[in-house]
Amino acid sequence: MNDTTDNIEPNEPTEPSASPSNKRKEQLSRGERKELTRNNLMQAALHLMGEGRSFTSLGLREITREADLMPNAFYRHFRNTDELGLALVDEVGMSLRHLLRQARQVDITPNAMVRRSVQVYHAYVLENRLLFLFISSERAGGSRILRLAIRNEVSHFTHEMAQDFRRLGVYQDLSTNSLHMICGLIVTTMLAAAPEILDLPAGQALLEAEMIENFVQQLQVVLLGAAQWKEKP
Amino acid sequence: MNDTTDNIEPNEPTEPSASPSNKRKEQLSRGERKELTRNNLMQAALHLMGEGRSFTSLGLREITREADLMPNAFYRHFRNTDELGLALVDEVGMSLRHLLRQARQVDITPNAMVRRSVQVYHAYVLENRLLFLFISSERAGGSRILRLAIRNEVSHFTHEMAQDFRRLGVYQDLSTNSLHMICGLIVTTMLAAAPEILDLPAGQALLEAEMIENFVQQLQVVLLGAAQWKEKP
DNA sequence: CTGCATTGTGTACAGTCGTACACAATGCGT
DNA sequence: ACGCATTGTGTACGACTGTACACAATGCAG
Repeated sequence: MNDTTDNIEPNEPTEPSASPSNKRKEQLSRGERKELTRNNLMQAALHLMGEGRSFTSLGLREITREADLMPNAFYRHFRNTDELGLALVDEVGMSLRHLLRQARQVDITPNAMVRRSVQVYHAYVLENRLLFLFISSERAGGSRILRLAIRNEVSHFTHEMAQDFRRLGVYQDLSTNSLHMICGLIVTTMLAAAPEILDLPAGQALLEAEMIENFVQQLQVVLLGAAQWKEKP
Repeated sequence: MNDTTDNIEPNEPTEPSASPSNKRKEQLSRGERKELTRNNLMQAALHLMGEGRSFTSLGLREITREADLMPNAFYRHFRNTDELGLALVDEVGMSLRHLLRQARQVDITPNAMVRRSVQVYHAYVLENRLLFLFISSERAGGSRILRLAIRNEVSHFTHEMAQDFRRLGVYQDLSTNSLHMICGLIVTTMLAAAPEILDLPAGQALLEAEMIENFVQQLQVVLLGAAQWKEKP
């Protein structure tokens, strides 16, 4: 009902990208958009895992549907679903490093430290629920390539933890090998706890407290053993 | 070309089931035959896992094909693939109990016992490769029902191990709770070792020895810690 | 011995899967 | 400013999936 047929959009700003909440597809460089949908695919896969599906059993179509893309678009970012898995493993790596950095800055009272670290870890697992779901289930199952990649990432993690122990000056009289062995034990215990944390129905405060207490005690036993550990001559 | 058209089979035994290596479909009762093909289905699933497939991703058709049956026959034995999984979990339970019985009769020299037990365990995992492949991968991944069933079986296992420790008189001054907590730690460590054992390419004697040595040391650390463990008042 | 329930076959169907090819839109280097 | 490489769409195909129904063989109970 306008008097002029031209200029259909009267509110068009004179300067492009002037409005901050711009509806114009949020002005992004090509590479940025690509990285974005690539991330969408990864998040879609994670989200599907959150609904009980296991990554290995996810289909290419299922993932693209969740990410609101046509199936073909998948190939613009990954060759396989396995390759998408590897990208997720990278994200896991970042996440684990972040966790370590977060746990590092913790007061050093050998006994209370464990309790505190467990709390940090527990919160962290719940925060990054989907990623830990992914590691836990694919660390032992599914495709061999993914399994090895994850195990590699976990190995990095133990290594860094050992370095941190060295830096903090705890267990100074342990050989590097022994320290690494012990960190491996700790990491194993941590990772084994993750699925139990994730499977616990939220709101079961009592069961949760029990589980955490058990977890704390197990780590304390390990540290106790580590303190007593003697290198074989 | 025979002179008599009757009695085509001249070697037919006068007594039925007289020949031990009888070709007559090995004379079996109905129930026995059913149990047999049911087992065939389970073994088929395990065998497919041996070729790198994960149980969760196995299809009903795939399994029946491997077991040399028509797809429909599956339903005569299981409602789902999940139900077949649960049957496998039962087998896992039997297997774990067997392992415990096998490890139980072991000379009690606290330190050498660990080494011996690890050898027994290592051999046992390799012997029952497919079952441990199954537990390892489904313990954290796949369907929730399977996961919980396996965790339940593992819990039984820990419990029995704790009872054995009590019976053997080791760690007498630990409370039942603490003993259970420590057995949980041991079992966690054992199960975490299984995938690494299974993924190691056969014939890598050196790597294998390293891995086992690491495994032994980890258990020794745990036992050392357990010996030092004090109940909280 | 007869008849029925059990066990497995054969065939069929709708749905999903991975992938291929042709094509539209478009940011970006030249 | 043009043209090309990139990113995503639309459609299609053959293979595979889980499940349904009708039917054959047969051990076993009455």
